Order: sequence, then structure tokens, then C-alpha cells
Amino acid sequence: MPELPEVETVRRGLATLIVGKKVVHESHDWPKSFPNTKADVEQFLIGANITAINRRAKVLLIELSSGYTLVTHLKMTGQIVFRGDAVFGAGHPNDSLIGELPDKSTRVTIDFSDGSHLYFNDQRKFGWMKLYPTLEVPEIDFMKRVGPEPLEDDFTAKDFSVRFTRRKNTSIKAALLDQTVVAGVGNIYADESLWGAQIDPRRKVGDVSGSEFERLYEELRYVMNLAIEKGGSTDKNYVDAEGKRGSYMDFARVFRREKQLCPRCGAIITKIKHAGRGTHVCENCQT
DNA sequence: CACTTGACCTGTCCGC
DNA sequence: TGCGGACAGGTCAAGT
Repeated sequence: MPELPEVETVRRGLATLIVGKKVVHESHDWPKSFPNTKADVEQFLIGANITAINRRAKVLLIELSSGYTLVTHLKMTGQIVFRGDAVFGAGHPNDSLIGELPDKSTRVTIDFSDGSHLYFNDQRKFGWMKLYPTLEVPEIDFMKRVGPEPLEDDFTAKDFSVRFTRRKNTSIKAALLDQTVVAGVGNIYADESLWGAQIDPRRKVGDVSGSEFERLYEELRYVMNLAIEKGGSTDKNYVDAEGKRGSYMDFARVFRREKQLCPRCGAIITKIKHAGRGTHVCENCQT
């Protein structure tokens, strides 16, 4: 599920909902979802206050007053949902995907001193939360290797195209999905931005021209900014920190629109398998 | 090193 | 209705 816009949406929600709260209890039923020892939890999580919520690529960083950070990756089906006294989203089926919590997919529960709760749900169990000393977070392998944030103001089209030179023999889609090239791009926004730039996802990086890279840069930033504005994309599982769906899928031009008409040229959109992923393309106007 | 494929999991959908 | 297989938004470890 979550790519950069979804994780950013969760981050913004959590920043208003849980910063300042004090953790009093944690429980989990699947060790891989929260691999720290009980002693670490006691020492660095219980009794700590939430001081800030940050994001790098698709990783959520929940900072604690203990000097530790709860590093969180939602992978494919992770959800982080806050519940206070009110049940957010209940009775609004178009707005919320989930009801009572904890539910069947709840892997981790964190309780706050004011009686509110944070739930980490993850149907497929690929995601995880893990405590790291805050100062060591930049030393985590993934953090050292991940590429630049594509939405930063000082990230230019030139910076973007230069990142791809190392991968000139692979396809443009495989390179876009490579987190060491650029941070935060996943299957939805790869397909959407390539459609916007009118580039066939199977093209070799080495055959993509400078002006095409400029278009792709603009389109990637456009779709990701739009997706953040729309609260992300809910295809199946994704919800924000209040349990609400995102609406970008209503604006998608190719993703999950196979057999429908291309909004640009009217040809039929096809779905193929490429780079090990379902890939949506208009074979008529993406060349 | 660059590149590709399989593994990690559960749930759903599709064809027989 | 049941059953097998393919597939799902991500990343790593292995393999070539």
C-alpha cells in the first residue's frame, strides 16, 4: 500500500493526534511486527512521550523523549490508526474502512496515559515497528542507501535525471521503483507518472532522453503532490491515522484502469507484467 | 557492481 | 460450494 504520499498523510495525522502523549503500555502478538526485547520496550518506550513524527521515504519515524525512535514501515498492508474516546469513522462507510479496534489484523497496540490508543494493523505481516536510538537512525542500512526526497524544494530535474545514470541498462519503471535512485516511489505513482510523461515503462533508462526525464520529474512531483492533497490512494487496505480512506484513486489515469479508455488519447489501457509488478500502460500514447 | 527472481504473509478473486 | 492458482500498494536475500 503505502508509498510516499500515503506515509506522509499518516505522518501529518499522527503529528496532530499523538504528539505529546505518554506511552503507558505496549503489546503485540507477532514478534516480527515488533522485534525489540521486552526489556527495551520497558526502558525506552514505556513512560516516554511522543515528541515528533517524521518521515523519510516510506518510513515513518515516531520520536520519543527517551532518545529512541519507533521506526515504522507499513510495507504492503500496514495501517497506523489512532483511537481516542470517539470512534473515528464509525458509521461513515465511504470514509472509513475499519470499525472496532483491535481487530483481526492488529499486530501492535500502544496505549497512552489519557486512555487513547495507537493500533498497528497489518494483514500480510510484512510491516514492522522497531525501536532504534534516534541518533542511530541515519546509520540504518536502508537510510544510508535511500535516494533523495523527490518533493523537496531544492530537488531539481537535473538532480533527478543524474540519479538514474547508474541504472541505464534496466527499465525506467524498475529504476523508478528502486528506492536507492529516488525515495518513496511505488507501483501506483510509477505508473501514473510514466503515463503523465508519455513514457513506456519498459523503455531502457539509457534510451530515455533529457527532455523525457524532465517531463517525468514534473509528472512525478505533480502526482505525488496531488495524492498528498487527496489523502493518498486507497486501493484495498490503506487508511490514514483516523482510519479514513484516501481519494487519489478517483483521479488516477491508468492505475487499476485496465480495459478503460485512456483519458488522453481514448485508446484502451492495458495491464501487463513488468519488473515483477502489475503495470498499467496506454500502449498508444506512451512511447 | 548491475540486474532478476523468489521469499516473506494473508486474503480475495477467478476459472474449473 | 469447493479448490487451486494468481495476484495484491514493498523490500531483502540470493542467484546469475
